Amino acid sequence: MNDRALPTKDRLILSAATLFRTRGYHGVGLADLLADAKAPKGSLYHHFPNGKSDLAMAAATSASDEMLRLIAASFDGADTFKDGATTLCYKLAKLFDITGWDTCPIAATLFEGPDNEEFRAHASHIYEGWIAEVHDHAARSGLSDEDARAKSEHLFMLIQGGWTLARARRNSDVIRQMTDRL
Amino acid sequence: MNDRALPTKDRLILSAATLFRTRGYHGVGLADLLADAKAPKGSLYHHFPNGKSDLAMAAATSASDEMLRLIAASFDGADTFKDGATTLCYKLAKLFDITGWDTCPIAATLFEGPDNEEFRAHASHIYEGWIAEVHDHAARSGLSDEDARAKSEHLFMLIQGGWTLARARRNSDVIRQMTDRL
Amino acid sequence: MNDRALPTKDRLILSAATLFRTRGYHGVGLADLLADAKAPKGSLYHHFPNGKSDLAMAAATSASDEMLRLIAASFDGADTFKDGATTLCYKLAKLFDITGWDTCPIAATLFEGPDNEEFRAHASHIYEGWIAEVHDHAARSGLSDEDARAKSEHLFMLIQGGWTLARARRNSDVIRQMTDRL
Amino acid sequence: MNDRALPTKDRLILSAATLFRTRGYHGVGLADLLADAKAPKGSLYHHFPNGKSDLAMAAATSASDEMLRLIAASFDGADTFKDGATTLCYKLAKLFDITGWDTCPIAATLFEGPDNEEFRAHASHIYEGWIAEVHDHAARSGLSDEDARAKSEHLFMLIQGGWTLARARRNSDVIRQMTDRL
DNA sequence: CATGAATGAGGCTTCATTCAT
DNA sequence: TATGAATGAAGCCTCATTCAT
Repeated sequence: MNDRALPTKDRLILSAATLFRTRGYHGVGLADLLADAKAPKGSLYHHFPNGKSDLAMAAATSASDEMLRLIAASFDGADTFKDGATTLCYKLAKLFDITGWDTCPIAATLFEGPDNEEFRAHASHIYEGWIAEVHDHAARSGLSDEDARAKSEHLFMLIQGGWTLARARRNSDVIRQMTDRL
Repeated sequence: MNDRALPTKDRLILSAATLFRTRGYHGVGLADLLADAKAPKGSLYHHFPNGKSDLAMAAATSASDEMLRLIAASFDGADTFKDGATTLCYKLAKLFDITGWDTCPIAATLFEGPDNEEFRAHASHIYEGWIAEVHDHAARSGLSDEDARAKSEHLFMLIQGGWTLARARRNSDVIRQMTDRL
Repeated sequence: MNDRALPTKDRLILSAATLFRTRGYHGVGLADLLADAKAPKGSLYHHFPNGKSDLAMAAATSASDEMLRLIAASFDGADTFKDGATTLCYKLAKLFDITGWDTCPIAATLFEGPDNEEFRAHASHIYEGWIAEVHDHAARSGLSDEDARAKSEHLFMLIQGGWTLARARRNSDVIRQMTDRL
Repeated sequence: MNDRALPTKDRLILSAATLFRTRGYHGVGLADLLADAKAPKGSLYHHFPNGKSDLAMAAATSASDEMLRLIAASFDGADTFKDGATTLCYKLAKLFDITGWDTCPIAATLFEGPDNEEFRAHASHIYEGWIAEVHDHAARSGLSDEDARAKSEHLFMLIQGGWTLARARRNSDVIRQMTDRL
């Protein structure tokens, strides 16, 4: 599934990001992971001493980076906050349709598994990073700090809810339409 | 954990609803479940022939019923849609604080496990039921059908996103504040 | 699968004879048995107080009766021992082809399961019954007692071996040809 | 039961060959198997990825090898086919008496369990191997190819039937006497 | 730096049986 | 006489991890 040209460690992270997003932390076994990454059996603990949980942390970071790039790409050329938000939602809907990115990859990866404070803190850090990124774009487009904060949180919640509803419906329309309500 | 006076089947459903919500479908083993429900080992497959998945379906229905009661109780005495929505969010936030109801119980129960079409369809049915219930209250309070539909979906998504963000933050404030943005 | 007109007890025996022959004593669960016999769940222990093993004994007896009828029908109109034996083998081969009667029903039913002396004794009793039946026909056709005894045992062993080889080959020819070697 | 000096994998195969022969595929649980082989719980699936069925295949092969050695040893020093066959039967009868080798190990191991085409094919391959081995010895002793084929199949069937009858009777005499009838 | 053999705890499910009615 | 709810032992298998190399 993964490009064999990438180093083993990167292949593992990529496979983990994909599989955890799709089936959840507990739904993915190390055997699946190693097979998908075409990684030798023993190499996981070489690159990730704490095993599955280390890999999940790295996969979440990787997925978050992709989301941050998506946010930046959406807002960079936008005139207004709403335009940027709309572009972002369209991009997310497209991902939903094409790759079956049908849940928040962070929630699927970190909000399962052992009731881990480390996981929760990492998820929190990532989510605040998304909100902050949107907030910055909102502020740059002229919104007051308070308004920017409210709007960025609002967008975050809509996206999370949109993912859930689109998944249940097997239909991404709700993601495209949701900025009407901003 | 459960009242031993209830019949075994109900104890199983109650325990399942609680545990699945907290740790996710795959995060809960049958041993945990049976111990929590104080149910004998062999009784699970007597009451739920298809085992864990049958129980998950029943637990999701049970959790949904509680949510529907919560919605009804919130909107019944409310003058406006916004009042009802605000009351609902306060009740949810309280649940979050008290019982650690830290995710959507439906998502935690049904959006894991084998990529089960039966699960997805049940989740969809339940979610549309919530939205329909809110929609009816909105319509009754005077909103146009179109407006009622938009607002009920909007509220649904905010609640889903609010649960996620509150969980990450270990703080339910965002749930209480989110009707400011309706 | 079974005629619902028969009494429950007979339906159970018939289903057991069929299923045990096909899949072996341990390969058949009581659930399969009750489903195939369309018998109510609790009725097995009513008719067979010792449960599965009682049923297996009855099923073996039933299968043996059918075999005895087959032997009688084959030898009754035969002029010589060899003619009778040949007819019997052709009948058995036909059963093999049609019903998939691919093993000795007695061995499949009684030579599995708990290392039960009662089972072994019943199997022995049944096998000696088959041999005695053939022996009587052989004696009636003029063979000396000693010769009749040798030939009937010989035929018994060939049939057992023929069943096994035919099953492995998925081909009943070896059963039809084996009286050439008597 | 097994020599602890052997590697784990070999101990598993040896235990499996013994237990399956005695109690049949379904009659042996993995717990029995692991205890008898003094093997750690997790090691079975390391050596036999498909679990019990892989182990059964290996055990059948191992049992077959022993049978082939027995055939070779019996016919190698024999002057005539009948002498070789008689020696083989005496050896088998002795095994029956000493080790309780009371059934065809191949049938007990492979003709149970899920109606597995892979099992049936392996059993067929093994049986044809036995017949071919006897056939070669028969041909070498001067028999025509056709006669050698008939006699080797005949011996195979007698042995199968002899095992069954000796088991029912708890007496191996019939195995010793059966070459009188070749 | 990298590997894959080895491990034992725990996974879900099916089993034959008992019991109250 | 006849039923089906209830049970706990045992079934096979997958798990994440450790270890020797």
